[in-house]
Amino acid sequence: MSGQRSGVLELAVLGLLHETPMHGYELRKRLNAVLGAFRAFGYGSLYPCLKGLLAQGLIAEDTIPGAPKPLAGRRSKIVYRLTADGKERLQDLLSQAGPAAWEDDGFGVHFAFFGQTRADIRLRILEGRRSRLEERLESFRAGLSRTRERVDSYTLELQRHGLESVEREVRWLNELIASERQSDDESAGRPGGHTESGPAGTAG
Amino acid sequence: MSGQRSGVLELAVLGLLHETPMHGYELRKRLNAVLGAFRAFGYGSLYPCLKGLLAQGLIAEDTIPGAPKPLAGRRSKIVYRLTADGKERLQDLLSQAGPAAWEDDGFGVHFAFFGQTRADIRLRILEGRRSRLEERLESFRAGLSRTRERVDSYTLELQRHGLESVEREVRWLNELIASERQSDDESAGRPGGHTESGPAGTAG
DNA sequence: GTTAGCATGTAAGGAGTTACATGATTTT
DNA sequence: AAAATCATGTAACTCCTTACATGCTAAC
Repeated sequence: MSGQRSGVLELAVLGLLHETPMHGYELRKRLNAVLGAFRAFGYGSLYPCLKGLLAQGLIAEDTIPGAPKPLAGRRSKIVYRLTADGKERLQDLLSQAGPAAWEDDGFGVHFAFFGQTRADIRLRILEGRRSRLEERLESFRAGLSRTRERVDSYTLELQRHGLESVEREVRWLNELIASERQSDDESAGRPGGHTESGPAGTAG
Repeated sequence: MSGQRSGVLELAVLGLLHETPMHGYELRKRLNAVLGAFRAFGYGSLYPCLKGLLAQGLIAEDTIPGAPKPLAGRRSKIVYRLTADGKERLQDLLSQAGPAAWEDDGFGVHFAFFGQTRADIRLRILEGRRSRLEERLESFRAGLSRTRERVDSYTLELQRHGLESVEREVRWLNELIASERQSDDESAGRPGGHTESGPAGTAG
């Protein structure tokens, strides 16, 4: 009824507010800077979402009453920050290594906040996504093999390009997975197991 | 209220049924074969859509009453086909060279049915999409230039990969546009101007 | 002094999704 | 005779979109 708006937006907002408090307008820009390549959100999506998060007590607002001072940058009105419950919820969302984390919707956001995610979860998400894409490749090639069906050349070209895109993402994931495994090995046996290394090779 | 369900699905269904009549199950498979790289649809989306198209008179159903014969392939029950109104609507949708045709949602489907689309519309859609992507690249790079904001390495890696994906699609579009222009030149002055050449270079 | 960007919202609704329900037919 | 695949649907719901409404502040 009321809560559990577990969409991409909620996670993205919680994740960004965990880095630093912000007001709506700023948030939206950061949002579209981070996820810009995949999806864009308007105010009509953001503000209702903030409202919902407030109602759930996951974020709180600090209204700046006067503050007509153009200090560093320039900010005004309502600054949102994560509450303790919000932090808990964020960690909860980032610990889920399920379909929500590796389907087309969701993978981007989850990946963006891998810095906040446990190393084993990161690996499972990357592998989950790779499996998902490989399934897609298989049913794709299966479809191409029964090409008795006369396909027009544009449809074919679209499929070819789509196929290449997916293959490319698989290669990318392979590199990331290898890099994650290496980090795991290097830090094997150390306390916590909470490796904070980040992706190694930008060797594309 | 009733009509104008102008989503991706409607166009895809009309486009596929224009090629040949089919029943729902078959339609769904073709749908996910053609658009599989971008989006997948379930029966819960397809059947309501078919219902809506029926109500609008854009498609009609031919029920196969008995037909317990396992003829070539194997088919049964309700076969949908395009009506005259449906063909008109399809042509209408395919003639729109607006945002709906080049935004992330929509471009794939429109491209898939370029075979049914006028050459000038094709070009305008390809160029529209390219502009859209180039805008995205610009605001992207603008975002990267103010990288005083400490970004964690995963966010950065995501952006890098996203950027490369977009750049890759732009190069693809460039090739397609060049190829379209060449076809236009070759067929200049001929009647109709309804070039049916398809994309030339698979030189990737 | 007017455009452009900052800043916050709401109301209505669209486009599909999820989960469920059912049964026939083919393969193993 | 069990499992897989073919085949058709519905009810409830969700997440987000579109269009609108408002006012303040900085830059030109």
